[in-house]
Amino acid sequence: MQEPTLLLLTALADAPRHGYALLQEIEAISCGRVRMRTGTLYGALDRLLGQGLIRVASEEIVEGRARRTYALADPGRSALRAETERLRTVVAEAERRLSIPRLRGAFA
Amino acid sequence: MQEPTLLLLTALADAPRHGYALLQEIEAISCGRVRMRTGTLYGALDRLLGQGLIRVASEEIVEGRARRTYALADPGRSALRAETERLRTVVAEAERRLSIPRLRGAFA
DNA sequence: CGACATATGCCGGTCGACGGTATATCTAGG
DNA sequence: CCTAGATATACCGTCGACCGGCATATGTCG
Repeated sequence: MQEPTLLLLTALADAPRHGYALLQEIEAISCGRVRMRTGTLYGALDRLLGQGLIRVASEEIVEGRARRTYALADPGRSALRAETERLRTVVAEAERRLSIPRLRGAFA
Repeated sequence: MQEPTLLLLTALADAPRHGYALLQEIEAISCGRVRMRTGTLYGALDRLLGQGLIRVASEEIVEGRARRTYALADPGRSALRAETERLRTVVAEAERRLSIPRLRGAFA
């Protein structure tokens, strides 16, 4: 799973949201660092729907515009949980190694 | 940065290693879950060399075989530090949201 | 002698992300 | 009235990273 996907699932973890709201939510989660393009967003949304990780929560017409709201499906919730656990392990290991004074001399 | 790259930089964070040793180290870091293919490894190694994130620490002939040892370069160390920090933030946010009882009724 | 571990490296395919673009409505400003 | 900007959805071509498979070479163990 890549970061845009991780960010998307995270943005849906507490409440269902529609496309445009997801773009803003992701910008907030990443502290303004990630501005996802609509191409990335709707492509990922289609893919995640196909994989069953998310589902369409509602489709309404708001002020003449279609608004589709997406929600995290149970498999998506499990996938997000598994992914965060895996990442936490790797991140902890990386930080542990970064804090160790690296070997010198014979090698480097 | 994708996971194979993250794993590679992590595997080089405490000591320089050669290609085959990296495959084993990555398997260890991921608790046996990730068995990186040599195609992924050497492709990534070339790319990371080109990006200056790693460097060749030594090139020797060991028992008739060439053995190239790679080390984490300073930009790679910074990149790894930045990446782990970013990931830690996102993971924390994802876990926080996963622990919140999600909204129901009006939305879902 | 054959199988296996060690060890490096190339190549083609695939998949996800990216940037750009098109479309449509509502609101605010000039 | 017209334009600019925010809201909102969607397609498309490209590109880069990863993947599986393959080739190569040597030392060791049975």
